[in-house]
Amino acid sequence: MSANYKDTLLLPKTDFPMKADLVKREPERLAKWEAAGLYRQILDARIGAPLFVLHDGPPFANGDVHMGTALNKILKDLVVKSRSMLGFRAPFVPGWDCHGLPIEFKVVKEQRGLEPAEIRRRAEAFARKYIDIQRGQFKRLGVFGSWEDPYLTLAPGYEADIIRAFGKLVEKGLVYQSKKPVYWSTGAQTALAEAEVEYAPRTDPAIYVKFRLTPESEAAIGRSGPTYVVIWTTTPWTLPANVAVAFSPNLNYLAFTRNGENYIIAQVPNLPPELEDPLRREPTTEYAQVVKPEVMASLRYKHPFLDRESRLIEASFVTADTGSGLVHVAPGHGKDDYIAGQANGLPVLSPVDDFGKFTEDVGVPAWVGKYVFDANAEIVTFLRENGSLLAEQKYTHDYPHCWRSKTPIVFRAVEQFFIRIDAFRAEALTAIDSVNWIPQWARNRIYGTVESRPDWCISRQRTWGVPLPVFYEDSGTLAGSERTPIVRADLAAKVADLVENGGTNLWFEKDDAWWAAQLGLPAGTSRRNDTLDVWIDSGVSHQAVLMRHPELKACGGVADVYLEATDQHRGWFQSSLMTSVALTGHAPYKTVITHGFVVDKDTKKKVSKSDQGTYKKPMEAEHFVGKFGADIVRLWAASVDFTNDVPFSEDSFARTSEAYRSFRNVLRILLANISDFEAGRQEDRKGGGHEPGMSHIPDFMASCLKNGATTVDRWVLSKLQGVIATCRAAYEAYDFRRVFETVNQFCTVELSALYVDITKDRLYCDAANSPRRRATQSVMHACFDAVAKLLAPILAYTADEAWEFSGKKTSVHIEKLPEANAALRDEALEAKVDEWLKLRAAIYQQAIEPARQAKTIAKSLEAAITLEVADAQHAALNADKAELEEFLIISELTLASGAEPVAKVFRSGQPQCPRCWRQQPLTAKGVCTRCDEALPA
RNA sequence: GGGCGUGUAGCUCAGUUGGUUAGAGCAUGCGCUUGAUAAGCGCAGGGUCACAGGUUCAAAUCCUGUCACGCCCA
Repeated sequence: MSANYKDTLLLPKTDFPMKADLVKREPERLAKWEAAGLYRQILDARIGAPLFVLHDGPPFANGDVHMGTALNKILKDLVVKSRSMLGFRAPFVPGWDCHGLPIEFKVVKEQRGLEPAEIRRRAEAFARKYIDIQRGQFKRLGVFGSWEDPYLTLAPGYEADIIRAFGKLVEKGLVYQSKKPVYWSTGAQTALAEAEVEYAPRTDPAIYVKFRLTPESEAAIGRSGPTYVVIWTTTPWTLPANVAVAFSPNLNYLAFTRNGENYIIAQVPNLPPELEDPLRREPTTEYAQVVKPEVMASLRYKHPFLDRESRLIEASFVTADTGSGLVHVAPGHGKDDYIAGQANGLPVLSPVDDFGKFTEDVGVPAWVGKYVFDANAEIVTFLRENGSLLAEQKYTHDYPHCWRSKTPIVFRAVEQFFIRIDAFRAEALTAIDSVNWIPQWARNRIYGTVESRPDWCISRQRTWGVPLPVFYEDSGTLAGSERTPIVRADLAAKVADLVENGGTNLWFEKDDAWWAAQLGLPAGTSRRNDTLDVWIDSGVSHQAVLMRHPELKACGGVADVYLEATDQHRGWFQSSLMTSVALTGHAPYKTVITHGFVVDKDTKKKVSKSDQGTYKKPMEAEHFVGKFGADIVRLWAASVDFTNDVPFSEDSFARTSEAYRSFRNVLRILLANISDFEAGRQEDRKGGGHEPGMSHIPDFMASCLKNGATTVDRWVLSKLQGVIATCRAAYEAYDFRRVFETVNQFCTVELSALYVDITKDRLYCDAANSPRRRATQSVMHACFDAVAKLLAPILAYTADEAWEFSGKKTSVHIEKLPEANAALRDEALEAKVDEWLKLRAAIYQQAIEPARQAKTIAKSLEAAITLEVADAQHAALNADKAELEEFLIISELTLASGAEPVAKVFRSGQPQCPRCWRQQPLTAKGVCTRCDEALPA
């Protein structure tokens, strides 16, 4: 019999599948979007709307998209999609950073001995290959943008703008030339990057050398006899370039006497026997005295074999681990030395040629032309003979070698070009404070780095990059590196115009004569193959993209948002800021959003590309998209606190899938419960006498609510307004996690556990057109509409799918987010329902659950409840008795007197209606009154 | 070593200006339902708020230090 009644019910009905099958369905939807040109449709729907530009920081075009890159791109997409749905015209022009060492290195490794032009051809092919791969993977993640027309830093137009930017910097007098040490391969006669250096064990002489103080300094120490500072070095060949001795502010320095000579040395472990004994004495004995830091800083000494006087400087890189605690400083031959030299105004000497041989500048004629590593032994002998050598040891250490020629590296100063930061540092700092930094501490971070950063070295001795548009005068026999550079803004502009059409390959394919002729320079003018630092490439995108791209240029070179990982404070955020301030005087962005790195959930260690060798777990976005679907990856990105490190594991996605399921099922049950709503609306219109124009939902909804809404309907509708308001504000604040939490809470608690559960009875059992059924459907319609739209930026595929199943012909992504309707908010009602929820909790805890456990009842609908509450509450509760029974999903509620709410189950005397299962008096048909009316006559 | 950060239940997160037994969703356990069913509902367990000091009548919340982790620099 009951089966017959089941056929009379209005059960939920929808074709929207419960099983998501994202891995299979998402690509189909993606294809559909592409065919329809959805990205273009969205922009077209916002013609005339205010522009919102999120400027894409270009990822490097090598390798697959890993989770860190995926997180970054998804966050950008969340911004773009939500701003679009907030009513902005939000184009997204993706870009790629194409030049640079990693690609060049890879190409050169594959085949050696290639000409620069060929290296560049292969590097471009390599970059383009990965652009295609990454483009496909980004699109698959559901990221919308002009994927068929991205910006590439290798595009001739972009390259031309890089050169133009350089020209403007020259024009403003910000570019200068100076020497700086680089890793230099004497085997390959070329500068190397850190990545091209391999470390291998090598044994060098480690020598202790005494440097005699000047008479004034000896007097300052005040001991009779000559006084020396004792340095330690493993590179004797750098001694000709010595211009200072560094001491540490954290070490204790002693002067002691031995064999009639005084030595200054730090109290350090591991001294050779020759120097050890005296230091074992107490510093207070007559043999030793402490030399205070301020005295140390005042000392001057004579170079051990050159006619030069230098001084002691304080430097934090000096340690006690090795040596004497006094470090010989040669700014032309070491990175630390160079930095210390810059800080102390020391000259940069580097008397070594391309082949690692001493030049005439070495100052000792016998050594000129000697390979420096061969000269080591000779220098040691020389020092021993002139009495400067105190001790000599063999020292085995990991020493950098050229990856290609396997020769030991030398640090060698070569001419480089720099941008003078001090000329606009103050302006840059001011610009920083004009920007909205999210999170706020990012402001301090970039401020600190800009405040203390040294001048920007913008030249590189590389091949895969944009050439430095500098020429050199014809100076007869002078070597290229010694010729006078011609650095002119007008020349850069002309080079840029040539590059605009021909690309920078021209620089590597045409010869000096061609270039001289093109630029009207004297014959004999030459070029070098220096390139610009790749941070200039991406750093001028505000000129090359924001000022030029037809979709973006209305922003005037100032993006609304830059959004990158935290490492970009010293990277793109800063390179963009510095170039923009130097060129235009202002920052290129209004808001900068930083996100953390993806870290392993279990170890909290970071998961990055460079760990690929040791990190065995999968981390390519493709792996997770292929296993869980893009919407799960997107939901994960939206559910974490991206301002911090983002925990990540295969496991996280399994959990995210659970949250996804609850969203999907809620959308599904809402759709299923309103499947006959449109039809009902038609009937209602006919019978209800609405104006013909009142066909849109809010009016219809209003009429339904007026006719049939119960407390719970108004309550959900009120709650929904709060959800909408919270989510809109959260999207505006880029707080996607709050959107996730808010909608999740609403779907699981308010909708699934309460509203949908409570209203099943009326939706399934009432007559199709009963006012309260229609009221509930109109509320569910509003909920579906809002939830689908609010989730659309996050669940790009699923929200669109649900939207389609609701009968819409266009994509949800063209829609605008719903707006909260203040008239539908009812705080008093929310407070009242909160009280009901407390009663509900008490009743379930005290009565229904124990009865279930005791098998007295099965489902709550079988329960009749006696509730003891204070007499004062009886009137109010009695007035709502029918609604409360429905709200509690029970058959009968009886009130009794009591101090605290106490609930008891009792057996109802009423029979169970076989149709709706409530315990109610039955009619002649054998069903309850309501079901009697709902059944067809 | 320096700068900027982070550290609340198994997981992801809330915790307003310091103030009642620290909350939610998911996961887990035990049940119910089989008219959302590769679904749904109920109840329950689970946290010395990284650690150690301090300020206060009162601290997850303020101060100091330690540890761990991240980014950048050295």
